[in-house]
Amino acid sequence: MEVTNSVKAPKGSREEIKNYFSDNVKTKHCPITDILSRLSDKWTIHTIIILGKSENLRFTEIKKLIPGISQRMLTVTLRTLEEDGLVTRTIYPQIPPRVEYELTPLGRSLVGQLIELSDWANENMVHILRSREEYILKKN
Amino acid sequence: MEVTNSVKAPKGSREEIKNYFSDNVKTKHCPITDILSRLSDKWTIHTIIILGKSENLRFTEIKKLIPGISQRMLTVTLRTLEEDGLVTRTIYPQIPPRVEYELTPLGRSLVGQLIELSDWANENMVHILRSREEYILKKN
DNA sequence: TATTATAGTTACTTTTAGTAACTCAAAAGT
DNA sequence: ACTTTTGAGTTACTAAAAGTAACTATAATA
Repeated sequence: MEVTNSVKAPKGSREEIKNYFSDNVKTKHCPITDILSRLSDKWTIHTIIILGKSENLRFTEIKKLIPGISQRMLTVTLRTLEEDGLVTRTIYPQIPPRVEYELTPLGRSLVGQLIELSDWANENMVHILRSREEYILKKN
Repeated sequence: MEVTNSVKAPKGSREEIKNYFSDNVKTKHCPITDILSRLSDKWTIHTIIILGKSENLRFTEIKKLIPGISQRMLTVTLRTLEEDGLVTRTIYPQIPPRVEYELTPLGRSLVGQLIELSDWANENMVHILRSREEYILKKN
């Protein structure tokens, strides 16, 4: 069995770049792509952040806090978060039903990352928006 | 003109959460959602990271370094990055054409964030994958 | 008996991502 | 002279994902 990946290669070398891709793309399990793709829809990050600001919230409370989200989209979002172990879902068997959502420790550890990225996004959004405008002008 | 957003509210209070959403969701310009949605397709992050590892690269060099990417997808990815001001595109008017891509300072400042998030993703992927398996079992 | 509340589903439409095959213009091979 | 190669794309299409609107269940309440 030949080991070719993750071998130390000179920094910035073509070999080092190739190793990155052997490790990430070719093995077909690139965690960052996987995770970012889960975070980057229209509602997931908002949901994590509001859950991060509270201990626990009920379905309808969350829904009221996210203007514009539909019931289906909130369900889908929360289920995906639960599936990934970022959120717990606790059902109290009452009628009308009562379901509480809460971030897991794993979920809470991600909130920090999201806030950092959020800061970067907020700081640089102006440049990005200006860049997009210039790009449109350049095309015409 | 009434100012209701970004006013200091007690930490963890419902009011604080509402402010977050007034500022981000309702104003219809949430930078983090915007930016993450640009990053989270199948190729963008990889492209940024390999550009981060080099000074500059030609179209075909990048293509060779990302196994499986099609020409169209690489074009789309690079154009979006250019549009957002994360990458510069320099055309040398020759035949056959020669086009070089390079991260801008803005792009380079993002690479750091991506590596941090990448670390988090790598560290926690195991838990997430296990969680997904458990979730499937729970459903059956 | 009709209405409200909570937490969803189901069936559908729109949008986005991705693929495969084609283009252009010059240079080099045969 | 004609065919092939090269680099950097387009075009036209298909598959997949995201999102919407309308419906459901069950008990309590008016």
